[in-house]
Amino acid sequence: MPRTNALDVIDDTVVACCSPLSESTLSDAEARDAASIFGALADPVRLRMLSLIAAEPEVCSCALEGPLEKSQPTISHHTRVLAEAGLIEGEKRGRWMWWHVVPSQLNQVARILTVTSPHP
Amino acid sequence: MPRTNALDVIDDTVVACCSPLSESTLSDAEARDAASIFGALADPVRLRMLSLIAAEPEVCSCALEGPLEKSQPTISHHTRVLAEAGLIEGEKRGRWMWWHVVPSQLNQVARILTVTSPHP
DNA sequence: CCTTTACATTGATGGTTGTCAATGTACAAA
DNA sequence: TTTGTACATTGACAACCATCAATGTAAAGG
Repeated sequence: MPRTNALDVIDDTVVACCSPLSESTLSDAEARDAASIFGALADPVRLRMLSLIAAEPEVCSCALEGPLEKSQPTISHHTRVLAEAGLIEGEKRGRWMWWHVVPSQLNQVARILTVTSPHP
Repeated sequence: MPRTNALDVIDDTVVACCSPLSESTLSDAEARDAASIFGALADPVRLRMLSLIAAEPEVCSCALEGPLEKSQPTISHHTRVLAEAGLIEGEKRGRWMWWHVVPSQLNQVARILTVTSPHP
């Protein structure tokens, strides 16, 4: 049975899954996948966007332009990056796109940063 | 008494400190500081480097060039980025630079990703 | 002193990314 | 069908970043 480690790719979506940083050395592929998720988090506009979405059950794209003070194409770009990282999911209802966070993905990403055994 | 939120800057070092994403909307400054830390994590070489350092009590810079297959200036660049993000700390002893992870910082960064109340 | 070793810094280069104007698409109301 | 709205896509530009060769610095051994 193959070891599953740090990150898997399921259905074309990158999904963080397992081992903390210190548990075993990250492979090239694992590191690339994890880095792309952290890359999605490495932008102030996307962090505030994620914060806005996490504060409600669902948020419409149209409700993000105002607080974030960015153009509509820029908002669309950032929601796409967060969604491709598996951090949010969206559903189109009528003319509106409704976004919600994916808590399991956030928790799994957080888990990567866990340091199991503090060294003396 | 000033609210302390998500991130503080202490002694010229950015230090994540408090509130999870969904607790309150991130300010511009908080988002910028947090994004810079995630930026340090958004590189596969740095993630593998962090993983190597976290696996031991201390690791010499000279022990990183081999596994990471990068030039010495590149290794030096990446250790600097991780250190400026507060994720590792270094000490020079003799000719060698010894690095160790900062578990508290890793945990605080992980805490930012925490989603407190899962929405229905 | 001189040489060697471990690491930092500089400068240059190619690749990536955030931003927005312009345009395209899909849906709903009139 | 025509108009308006919400969002996606494209294309272009500027800013940023990873990488390494060359060079600098500092410490240890001779």
